[in-house]
Amino acid sequence: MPEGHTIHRLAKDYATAFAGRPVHASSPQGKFSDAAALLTGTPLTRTEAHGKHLFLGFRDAEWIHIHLGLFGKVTFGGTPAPPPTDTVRLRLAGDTAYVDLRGPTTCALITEPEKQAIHDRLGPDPLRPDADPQAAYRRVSRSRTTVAALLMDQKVIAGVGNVYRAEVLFRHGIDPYRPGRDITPTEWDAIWRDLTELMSEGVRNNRIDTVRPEHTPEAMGRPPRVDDHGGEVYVYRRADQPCHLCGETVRTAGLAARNLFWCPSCQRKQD
DNA sequence: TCCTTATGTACAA
DNA sequence: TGTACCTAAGGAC
Repeated sequence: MPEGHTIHRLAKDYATAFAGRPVHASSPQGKFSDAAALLTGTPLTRTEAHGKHLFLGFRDAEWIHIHLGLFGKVTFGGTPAPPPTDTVRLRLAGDTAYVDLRGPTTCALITEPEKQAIHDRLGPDPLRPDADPQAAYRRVSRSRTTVAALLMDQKVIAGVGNVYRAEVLFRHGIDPYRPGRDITPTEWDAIWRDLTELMSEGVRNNRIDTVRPEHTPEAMGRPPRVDDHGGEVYVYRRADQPCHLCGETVRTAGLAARNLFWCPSCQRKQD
């Protein structure tokens, strides 16, 4: 399940499994059959991620554009590949590996200009070396919108999802309802650097861990614990449970159709 | 077996 | 703001 770290990891994994070698492409589910037929037998030449968008490059200027949405899943396996289930939107198969894509919001063949248009409407991605954090701050610092909503706005910053949003605000003690224009340059620098580090670790481990070493259950003398989404976190999906640091009850509320989580004691109005 | 939920986004009203 | 879309897992019956 996908925030930006998942997509960057997938870009690497697709490249490792297939890059430079011809692939067999198919769409058992049917919606990508025409494009799959067009690509079969051509090599995957490169892969790229920007925020939650994945691009698989074929030939000179053709790309498969994938967006997993909320439900999309990718599974890799070795050969021989088992028969695909009928929900597989796209299977790529090579000499040594196959990969199945299910449930994406987007899986489409696009041109280089179409790909560029997607980059153009996305904000900077903390996982991309070309990212400019100040471009994001210019939008944040001019906005009356809450910082929690801004962090989820892909035009402002690309790749942050509901988990990193909740966790990075907790780690910096920032009230999620503070308006963007109240976030100081210093705070934004710290948030950006932290996201870069957390998400890079997310790419390496293929999961989201945000708890600092000194706050792990082991360090705090508590029983070991992994949250049910697969990583260790402070507040995400911990509504009505005690804050790991102060014991206050973690709160939840709807914000822009998503669930927000925060500790009202650790995350105060200012600073 | 049904219902809810989920790390997302786009579009209509 | 609400709704539609894509899938699968877990819990309530």
